[in-house]
Amino acid sequence: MTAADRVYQIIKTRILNGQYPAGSYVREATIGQELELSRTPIREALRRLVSDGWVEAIPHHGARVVAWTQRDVEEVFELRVLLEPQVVRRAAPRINAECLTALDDLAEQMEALCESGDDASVDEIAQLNNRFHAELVAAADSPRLQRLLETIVQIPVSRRSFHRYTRSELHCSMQHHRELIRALSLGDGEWAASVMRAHILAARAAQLRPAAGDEEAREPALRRRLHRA
Amino acid sequence: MTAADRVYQIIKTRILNGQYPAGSYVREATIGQELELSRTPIREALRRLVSDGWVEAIPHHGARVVAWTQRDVEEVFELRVLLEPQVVRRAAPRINAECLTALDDLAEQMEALCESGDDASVDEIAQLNNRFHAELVAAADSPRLQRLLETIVQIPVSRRSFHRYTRSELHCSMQHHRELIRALSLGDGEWAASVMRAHILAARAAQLRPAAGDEEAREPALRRRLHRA
DNA sequence: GGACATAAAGTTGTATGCAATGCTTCTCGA
DNA sequence: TCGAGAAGCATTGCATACAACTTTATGTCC
Repeated sequence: MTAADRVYQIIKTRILNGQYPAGSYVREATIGQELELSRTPIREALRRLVSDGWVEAIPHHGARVVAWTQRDVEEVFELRVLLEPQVVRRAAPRINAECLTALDDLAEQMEALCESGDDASVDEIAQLNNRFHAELVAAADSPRLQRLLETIVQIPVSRRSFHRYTRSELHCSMQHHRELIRALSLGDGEWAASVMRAHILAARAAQLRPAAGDEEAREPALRRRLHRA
Repeated sequence: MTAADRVYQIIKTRILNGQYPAGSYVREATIGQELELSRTPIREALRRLVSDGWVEAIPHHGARVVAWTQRDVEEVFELRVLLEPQVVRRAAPRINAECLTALDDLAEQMEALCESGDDASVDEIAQLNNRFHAELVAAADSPRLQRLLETIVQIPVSRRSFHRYTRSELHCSMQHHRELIRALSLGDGEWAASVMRAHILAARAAQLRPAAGDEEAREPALRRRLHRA
């Protein structure tokens, strides 16, 4: 792993943490001396982040962390509604027993955490959910589809999404997982695709709904970022 | 425009021309001394080409021009069948008269060239067709959708595709354009999306069809696979 | 007081040199 | 003759220095 790779990861993490807030500039020299590296690997990392859509390059002015608008979020969901069902449509005839078992395990763990319902569990559920989707993408066996999804499903959106679910919505989401597994185990791609479509549209509804008041207190910056239009 | 931008364009063009054949290595130093530039801007251009999927980076071995397999082509069409209809679905309620006029002009020019039917015309039709699709993408007004399509619809595939059309298929394609314009002018997104889906599937069929009969001798197994669907 | 011009500072863009890494080839030994 | 190891070579990875460009601030002139 090269230095540029590490820098790429570090900057990405910092953007997610809010350490580099949306709209702020990421200076090559600043990070360079902080990480004790020259500007060269930082430049390369920033270029990758630009092409991945995390920051935007302003000519002769630096790399600015992109600010997500409501419209951006809607755009992403519009594309996910198309692409994620395609993932399971492809996965259905290709998936093997081993993968199905893994999905089953993940679903079970998520359901268990869903019962407790505290805030730490929600974060853990989000992680497991990411692994669930990653398993599906792997089963779809389409490098381009995988790359497209990685490009658009940026974690700033999906990460906090579970916190916006009501209890019943969370339950519904768990049901989707189970139904997906059933459809996939029967090799029924269209069934699976329909469930996935509902799954994404449910996430979209929760995401686009105005947040509860506590969200504002807990993470005002993020909320503003998401709601700015 | 920076030197790196120019190098990016130059290399891309050369890949399209076949000047850099698939599987060959693009050396930083070689291009550098040829264009009388240092390796730095060439490096940057190559990185962008890697992230755009034109070349692949082999660690410590250089940048290799990607070789397209039949499977890659199928993957791309599978995604285009999803994304391109979405373009016109979005465009339908957003398109304005000016854009419709432009589309009409393009369609007319293509039809005129279609009549002559010689080989030079086919190239010209391909160019006009690209502009036609570009107009639609612009009307869709979705930067992410645009970027996704630019990423996957790489010219190596779409460029020669018209040469594979029979005369009647070419005529069919022109009909699609007209029908698209009608649907869009009425604001009927689903109609437009259906036409576009047929348009892409027709292109796919022509593309995946064995070229001139030599394909059969060369790779009979492949042909069977292609005709199964 | 305002506007324009000039200069200075800060940032990215490029060149060059050196270090590190992986592969190939040649040689030596069994 | 075959295999293993070491050396050399080619290439990328990184650091540093310099150039070009843009913005901003300040001073002067109207």
